[in-house]
Amino acid sequence: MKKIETGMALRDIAFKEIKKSILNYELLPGQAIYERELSEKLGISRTPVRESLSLLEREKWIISKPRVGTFIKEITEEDVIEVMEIRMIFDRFALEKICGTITLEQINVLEKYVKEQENNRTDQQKFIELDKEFHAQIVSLTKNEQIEKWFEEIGDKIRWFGLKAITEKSRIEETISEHKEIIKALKSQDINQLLLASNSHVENTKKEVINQLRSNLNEENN
Amino acid sequence: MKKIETGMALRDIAFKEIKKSILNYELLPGQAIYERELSEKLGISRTPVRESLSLLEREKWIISKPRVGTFIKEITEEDVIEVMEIRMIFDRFALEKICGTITLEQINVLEKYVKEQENNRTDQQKFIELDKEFHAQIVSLTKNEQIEKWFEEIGDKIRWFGLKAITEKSRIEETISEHKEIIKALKSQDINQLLLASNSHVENTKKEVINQLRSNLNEENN
DNA sequence: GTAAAATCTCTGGTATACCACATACCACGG
DNA sequence: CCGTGGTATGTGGTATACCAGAGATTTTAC
Repeated sequence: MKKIETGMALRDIAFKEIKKSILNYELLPGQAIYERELSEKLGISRTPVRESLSLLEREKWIISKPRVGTFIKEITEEDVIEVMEIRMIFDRFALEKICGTITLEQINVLEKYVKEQENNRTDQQKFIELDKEFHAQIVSLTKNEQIEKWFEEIGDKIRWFGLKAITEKSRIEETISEHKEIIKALKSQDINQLLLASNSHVENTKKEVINQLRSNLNEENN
Repeated sequence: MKKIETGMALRDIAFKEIKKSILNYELLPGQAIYERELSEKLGISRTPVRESLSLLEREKWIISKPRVGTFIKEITEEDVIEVMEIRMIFDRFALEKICGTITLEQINVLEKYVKEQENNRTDQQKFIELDKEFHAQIVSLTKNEQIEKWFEEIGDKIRWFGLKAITEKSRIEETISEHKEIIKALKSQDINQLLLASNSHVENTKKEVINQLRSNLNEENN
């Protein structure tokens, strides 16, 4: 039995739940989902479920084929490249914007995230969550709500793409040290070093996710 | 009587129509809109209309207050600044990405847009449309569909914000010459000049829109 | 006369019944 | 045996009836 969040529209509950299922790979890429089934499972009628599906389709988590079915989006290499490109743009924008103005207090917050990551080297789920928050924190300093919102969308996508990519020991240590590089550059307000650090961080993540994606595809074909 | 586009879901028709009404200022910022009224006016039942409203709310064209009403979003200076900031990011990204690789043929397409603008100095609506397409064309060359999509969203917002800002003769001539600057820099593949041209173009547009917004606000208060 | 309380009316929120079409299957004819 | 067309079934698409809460209005108690 689940506590129903009061005051929250059923549409938004459905949205959250379905998205969570996708992120957790309870609903698998390519799988068909059916409105009636979802309604029943969630205990919500089709109307709000449909509304949530409209939104999920807009964010490209699912694809609807009229009168055939709705399908969880498949992850393609092109998607990963697109998303990583966007992430790089937003990261870079944020870092450039805050480089000269970030306060020590704000840097401390970032350091706290990295420390937490160091304490959660083995908890993959938690580690990725912290990674997302680290970058979200940086973006939030830009005070651009629209970008913050889009960045969160992107962040969830990356989490989705890369859930299994980060398991490898090496990538965990790399992530930590790359985050430290970014913090270091922020402290010294060295914009060039900052952009370099950010670039290689995203570039490395991208490579790892794509590698993971490819090996998954190979497994499927065997 | 209006021709119904066959094969298009009513949800999407409603979305398009309502958005158009907002963009045309048939529905005014701050105004309340009611689902039943919209349904009746569009000849569509509430269900697909509601679905379209979900999407419009996500794109921040409207704001829904549960059990009170739905309202056309008011335009604030913060919104304009945010949107212009995003536009600058995307523009810059696109120009950097294509600067070295753009073909003469692609540049010709851009020049065609500018020529058309010169021929439509007096048709404000058309002029703005061409402006949007000019920039959309540049962004489309990046082959990043997500950014293309978001850029279109942003483009509509700018059109909405600035519909009246561009009427002034000076801004029309400036826009044309700024576009020519961008083309010139693209031709010589001079990235620095390109970014300068892009920056000042967006910066100038922003100033004009904000000025217009302020004078509108003043009018309302009188 | 005033303030509090009941109610009335409008809204968006939700559930449900029905519709049109895409698809798969099966019967029938060649 | 194969192909073709009808038909059954299940999907998303749509319309509609009902619900609950917010806010204005009226009533009522003092």
